[in-house]
Parts: sequence; structure tokens; C-alpha cells
Amino acid sequence: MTRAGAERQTVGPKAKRNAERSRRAILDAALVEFSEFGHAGARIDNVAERAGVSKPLIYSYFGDKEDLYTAALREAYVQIRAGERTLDLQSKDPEAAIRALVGFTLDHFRSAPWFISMLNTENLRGGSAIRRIEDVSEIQSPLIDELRKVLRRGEEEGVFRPDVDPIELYITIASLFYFPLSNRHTLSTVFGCAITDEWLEQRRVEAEEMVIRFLRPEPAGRR
Amino acid sequence: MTRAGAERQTVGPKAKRNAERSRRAILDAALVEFSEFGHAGARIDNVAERAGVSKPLIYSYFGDKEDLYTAALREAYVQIRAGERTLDLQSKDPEAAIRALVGFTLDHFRSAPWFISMLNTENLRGGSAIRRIEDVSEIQSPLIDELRKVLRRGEEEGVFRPDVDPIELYITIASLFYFPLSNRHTLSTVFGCAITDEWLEQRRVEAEEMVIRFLRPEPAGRR
Amino acid sequence: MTRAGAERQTVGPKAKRNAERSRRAILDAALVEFSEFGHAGARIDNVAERAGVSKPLIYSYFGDKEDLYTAALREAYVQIRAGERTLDLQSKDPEAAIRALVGFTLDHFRSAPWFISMLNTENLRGGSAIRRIEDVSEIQSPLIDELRKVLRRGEEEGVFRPDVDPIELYITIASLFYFPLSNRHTLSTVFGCAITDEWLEQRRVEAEEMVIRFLRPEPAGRR
Amino acid sequence: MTRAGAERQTVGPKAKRNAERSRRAILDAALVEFSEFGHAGARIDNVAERAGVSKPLIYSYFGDKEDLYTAALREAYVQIRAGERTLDLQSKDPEAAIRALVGFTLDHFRSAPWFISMLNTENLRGGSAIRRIEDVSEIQSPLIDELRKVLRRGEEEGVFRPDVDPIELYITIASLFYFPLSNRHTLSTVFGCAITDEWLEQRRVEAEEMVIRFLRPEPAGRR
DNA sequence: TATGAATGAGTATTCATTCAT
DNA sequence: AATGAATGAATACTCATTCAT
Repeated sequence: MTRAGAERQTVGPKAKRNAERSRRAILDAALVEFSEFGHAGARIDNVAERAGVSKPLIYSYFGDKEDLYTAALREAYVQIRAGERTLDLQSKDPEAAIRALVGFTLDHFRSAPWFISMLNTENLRGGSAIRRIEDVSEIQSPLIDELRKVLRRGEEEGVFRPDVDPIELYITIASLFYFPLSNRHTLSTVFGCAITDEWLEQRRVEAEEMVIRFLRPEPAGRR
Repeated sequence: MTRAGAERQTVGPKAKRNAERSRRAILDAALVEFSEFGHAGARIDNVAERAGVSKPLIYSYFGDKEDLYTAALREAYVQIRAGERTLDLQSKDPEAAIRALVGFTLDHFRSAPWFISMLNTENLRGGSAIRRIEDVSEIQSPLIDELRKVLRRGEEEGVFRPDVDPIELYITIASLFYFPLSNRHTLSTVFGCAITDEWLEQRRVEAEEMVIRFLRPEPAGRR
Repeated sequence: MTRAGAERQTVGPKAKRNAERSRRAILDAALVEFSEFGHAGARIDNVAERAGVSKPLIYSYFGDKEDLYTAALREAYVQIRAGERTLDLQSKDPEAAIRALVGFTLDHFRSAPWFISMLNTENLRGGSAIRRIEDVSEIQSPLIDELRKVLRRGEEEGVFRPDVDPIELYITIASLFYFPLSNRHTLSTVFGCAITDEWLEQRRVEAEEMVIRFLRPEPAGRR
Repeated sequence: MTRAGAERQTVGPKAKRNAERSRRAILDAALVEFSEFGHAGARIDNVAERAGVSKPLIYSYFGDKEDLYTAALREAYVQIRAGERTLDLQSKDPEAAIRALVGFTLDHFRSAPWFISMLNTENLRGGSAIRRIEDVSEIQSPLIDELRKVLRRGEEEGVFRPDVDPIELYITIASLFYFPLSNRHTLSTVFGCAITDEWLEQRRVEAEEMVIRFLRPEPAGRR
């Protein structure tokens, strides 16, 4: 293969690899930028700089700002779904499975802080972008079905009460960490309550306890 | 002199040139605009139009966009604190007091949706504005002390377990409604779970139950 | 005189005195503001604040910004002309008279720095305001005629050469101080030559010498 | 290849997208605009139009208005320094060298009228911009050292008196033309003394004479 | 005589987006 | 595949000026 030939082959493996690398860099940069400044606050200039590419390249790969934002939002979901898939709830006894989900939720919120920010941003905007995502299966959680099975097993074993909605349970678990993490700054200023790692570890224990207690069958004779 | 008559006198000829009225109109408009579009997305032009005043008036009353935003954020807190002050927790038995707080939290989040949006916006921005608010006492919650007393009474009556931190309890209650309300749009798209009034009423019941169960002393012999 | 009567008498001596005081305060403030920031840079707001009056009062007394500027410019001339009238050139021998004028020029430039600034500003603007001043006699210098007499006397006494134009002489004297004073800031930065009081005193001596040498008849045999 | 042809090639297809050309056009336009209207009076819109570029291009090349102004001020100095470097004082006898400098000063003030205007503007503003210019060597005059040598030579030849400060001499020469040129408009209105080309030619002669006389050693026996 | 309230018409500056190579 | 050069359309903010009392 001559040198000139290699240069000509614009769709060759090398070029493709570069293209893929650029795409990836842009997407990562966009995720950071949008989560840091929101949709209106994000700057295409910054994304280009962070990604180490020129602005026209962004436009040629992703379309306009709205499209780039949508891609970043989708990516945030793709990441959490990938994490969720590594959880193996069915191999654990029901209580342990719930505790594992609680723990994973906290861990992901902390290690991928852009996820919370992207949710905030998207909901501030009324969800206009998420509705436009086409490949919905990518963003839907595989956990709901898993959770349903866990709840059924727990019910059969007599450790969980019946009729718990897996979606609501999923929402409840997310809720317990979302608020303190999302509102770190206001909480620390208003209540002087810094959301430190220690605070969160303590919270993890209490959240597990809270969820488990809530799932337990009502002890006979109470209330 | 009728009440209506008294109001007329104030609204009468002075209506067009009334500093206090203008200030109020601007603040209300800013709260709506900022909560709807976030800090970067909000437009001073829109605020002026909504308030029915000219842009220069906004600048002369509040300073620049950042200052106006800070004033709107403060106002959001002032509103919720005013609501909290109307709760009379000490006149209720401990469990009823907790249920009242749970109910109030949901009601305020729904009736003043800009509160959640402002929190989202401010935390996206890293809390830079809230730290600049000077009269902190206006934004701090009077409920923490009230809650502490309630918890102590509940402990003395044997219905609550000891050592519950009032701030954490307050955060937990807020958490349970904040996530589903704040993430209405993504939840409905991703889980097909519309956060309707019915859903929220159901949630109110479950949240009360959850909090109460969490506060109950561990029944002897369990775990 | 009843109290009510006193209040009614809006054109009475008290009112007039206040009006006169306000006018004066505005004019002084305008002179400072315009000389400090130039025509475009000056702010009516600042003038009002400096003068301790409201903006509408300025408009009612002086008209618009242009008119106020013109009044301030005129005032700058009125002040220097008043100073010039106190010089009594004819009582001095010709050389002393010239030295007195040199000294006065430097002193006025220093004690009324707004004069130089107003000249700068007005000439930057192409002299549009000064041409509109109506009462020209107020701004014309009484010194030209005085100077002409001095030059004639000097010529008759044989200490000055003939045919010196008094206007050009006047310009020359002004020139020697105007440049270093007007360009204080650039000179000190570019040449590291601070225009201090000492520097100026030295300059006064040299300027006197320079002017006198220039006026002297050419010694026979030179050149 | 003819010279014209060479120029064509440069102006040809690249003419529309040529950073250096655009920069130059903006700088020239800024110099004209700022010198014509001062700092506060200058309009970025006008600069863009004069330069034939869009406003954003100005901002991307020069920063904000203040930065553009500073660049224009620097340019004014760069121009006069370039002119000064073409003077070859050492090849002339001392008197001729002084006359050459006097002539050059007048010529530059007339052919580059923005220089005087920029000095006026900058000094009105207190010299805040010139202090920020970093590459000071570009704005400092190479003439001071040249002048020192000339003065020494003149002293040795007995045509100049000793101990003349070159900076002060430089200032004096500038002074003699600066005032009448800078104050053209007020002088013509107040004294009816139009600063025409004839007036200036006459002034050139007198200024030369004045400076030379001032530099001459005091004839023995006078004063 | 005097002013607090209010605004129309700008003016500097920004930013998503496209052009030409 | 990639980018430096360039801009139209906003957007925050200002300021001379007037209104209503």
C-alpha cells in the first residue's frame, strides 16, 4: 500500500477510527458542558475546545445545538442503563437485591454527576428533547422487570408485603438520593448541612433501612 | 368604608406610578421567567413584558440580571418559609404533625412549582447566588426547631425511635416528592409513568406511611 | 407676613436665591463632569448627583445635554477671562509684563485644570459648541489689546523686536504649558517624565526665558 | 511578473478571507473612529462599517472596546515612531538637525491628525490605556538618544549652550505645534485666528527660530 | 421650585451557525 | 476528515429625556 493510497482512502480503517474518536470526544465534552451549564448556558465553543476539535466538525457530526444536546442526554441514559445491566438482582435474596439497587443508585449518582444535572436540565425544559429520542429501548430501564421479579420472590418468601409497584419503588429509591445530591449547594447554605461522603454513607444505611422497612409486611396488631 | 373601597383608593390615580407595585410585579415576573427557563435561558425582555414595565426600570430596581435572579431565588424561599410558619406542629400529636408536614411539602411543591425549578437552576449553577444572599434568616427554615420538638415528644410518648436528626428528616420528606415532581417529564417518557394528581395523592399516602414507619421504634425481636 | 403668604411667594427673594444656588451648583458640577469625562462620557446622572439636585431640574434650567455642555464650556472661558482681567500689564515694564503673563498662564492651567480638558473636549468635537455661544464678548480675551500695547512699548524701548503678532505670542505662551499639562499621563508613561510641581516651576523659568529671548531684537552681526 | 500582477495574486481569491488584511482594516478604522469621536463617543458599529467587517470579527480579533481602543492608541504611537526613525539627525549639522526635527513634528501632526486626537482622548481618560500597553519599547521614542547626541555635538561646536535636557527639548518642540493644531476650532472662534496652511508655514519658521535662539549660548555681556 | 417614577432609542457584546478551503 | 474566517440575530445593559405630582 503506497503512502499516497493510504491518504486517499478517506473511508479506510484509520480515517474511520479517527472519526469515531472525534465523535466520542465531542459527545463526552457535550455531556460535561451541558451538565455543567444547562442547555441555554452551554457554549458550542466550549464543547469544541474541550473535545479538541473545530466547531464545524461538531455541526457536521451532530447537527445543531439541540441535536447535540439530545445526543448528550441520550448518552447519560445509556451510561446508567449499562451500569444497571451489570447488577445481577436475581442471584441475590430479595432483601440483598434491594440493598444492592439502593447502593448502585447512590454510587452512580455520585460517580456520574452529569446524570442528575442532565435530568434537571431536561425537566426544566419540559422534556422536549427526551420525547424526540427515537431509540427508546436504549433509555428504558431493564431494572423494572428485574425488580418485579424480586418483589414477587420477596412476597412469596413472606419478607415483602404484596402489591408493591416496581416503578414506584424505583422512583422512591432514586428520590432518596436525588434530592440531597441535586441540592447540595442550597442545602449546605440554607441548613449548613454539607453533603459530604460521610453524610452520604450514613444516608446509604438509612435509605436501605427505610426502603426495607417500607417493604416489610405490616406486623399483625399494629395500627 | 368597604374593603373594596379601600382597595380602590390605593389602586386609583397612583396606579401608574407606584414603586412598590412595580417592584412586586417585576419580582413575580422574574420568578416565573427564571423558573421557566433557568438563569441563562431567561430573558430580561420577557420579564419586562410579563411585569408590564420597561427594562430600565428593572435595572434601576434590582441591578443586573444576576441580581434580579438572586432576588427571585430569595423570593422563592421567602414564600415557602411563609407557608411553613402557618403550620402549627406543636398543637398536633407527633404522628399527626409529621403527616401535616408531609402534606404541606407536597402541596407547596405543587402550588408553587417555581420553587423546585429555582432549586434546580440554582444548584446547576453551583449555588453561587444563594451564597450571596445576605439576610440569611429569611431563607432558613423555622421548621427545623419545630421538628426537633416534635421528635422529642414522639420519643417521650414512645411512638418514635430516638436520635432522629430533624434536618435529615426534613430532607427525606422533601426528597420523596421532589424527585417525581422535578422529573415529571423524563419519568413519563422513560417509564410511561405520568405524574398525575391521582398518582400524587397515592404518593402522599405512601410517603406518610413510609416516614412514620421509619420513625417507629424497632419492634423488639426484629433484626 | 403670614406663613402661608411666604410659601406662596414663589418668586420671592428666598426662592430666587435657592434657584440661583441650584443653577450655580449645576454649572459647577457640569464643568467638573464634562472636563473629567468629555462630552460623550459625561453623565447627566452624575451631574445631578454632584450638584445635589434632581435631573429634571437640570433640564428645566439648562435645556438638553448639549446646552448644558455649552454652558459649562462658556463658564470655563468666563473664569479664565476673569483671571486675565486682574493682570495689570500696563503698570509693568515690558519684560516684566510678559513674565507676568507667562506666570499667570501656568497658574491658571494648574488651578483650573478643567479649562484644558474643556478645550480638549471641544476641539475633539470640532468646535460645534463654541460656535453656538452667543455672547462672544464674554469669551474673547481682553489681553490681546493689552499685549499689543506692551509689545509696542517694548519695541519703543528697544527691548523687543518689531512686528510681533500679539495673538501669536499669546498662543506661543499657552502652547508651552498646554502640551506638558494636557499630556501629563502619556508623557509620564512614554518618557518616564513626571510633570511634577518642581518640573513645572523649572519650566516656568525656561518658558519666560524662551519667550523673552524670542522677543529680543536680533543682535547685530548674528546670522 | 509585474508588480501589479504580484499584488493581484495576494488580493485575488483570498481577499475575502484574510485575517491579516481584516485586522489591519479594523485597526485603521478604529484609529479614525476613536480619534474622531473619543473613547466614549466612538461606536463599534461605525468601526465595523468603516472596516467593512462584521462586529463579531472585531471582538474576536481585539477583545472589547477598551482593548480595541488601546490597540488604536498603540498604533498611533507606532506610526509616529516609524516616522521618527526615518530622520537621520546625525548626518546633519546640529542646527540643521534641530530644524529637521521641528519640521518633522509639524508634518506628522498635520498628516496624521489622529495622533493629536488620540493623545487628547487618552489624557482626558487619565492615561489608563497607555499604562496597560505591554510592549513599551514600541511606543518609546528613539529620538531622545539621537537628540542627546546632537545637543552634545552642538555644545562641542559652540553653537548650543550646555545642559539642555533632550526630553524637555522634545516636549518644547511638540508644544509649539500641538496647541495651535489641537485647538484649531476654539482658536478660530475665539481669536478669529484660522490655523491655515499659511499660518502653519509661518509658524514653522518662527518655531525653528525660537528653538534655535533658545539653544544658543547666552552672548557674553547680555543680562 | 422641585422630584421620584418611568421609558425609547440606542450600544457593547455574545453566540449559534455557515462559508471557503 | 477537518478548520480558520466570518456573520446575523439576538441579548444585557445604558442613558438622555419626559411624565405626573
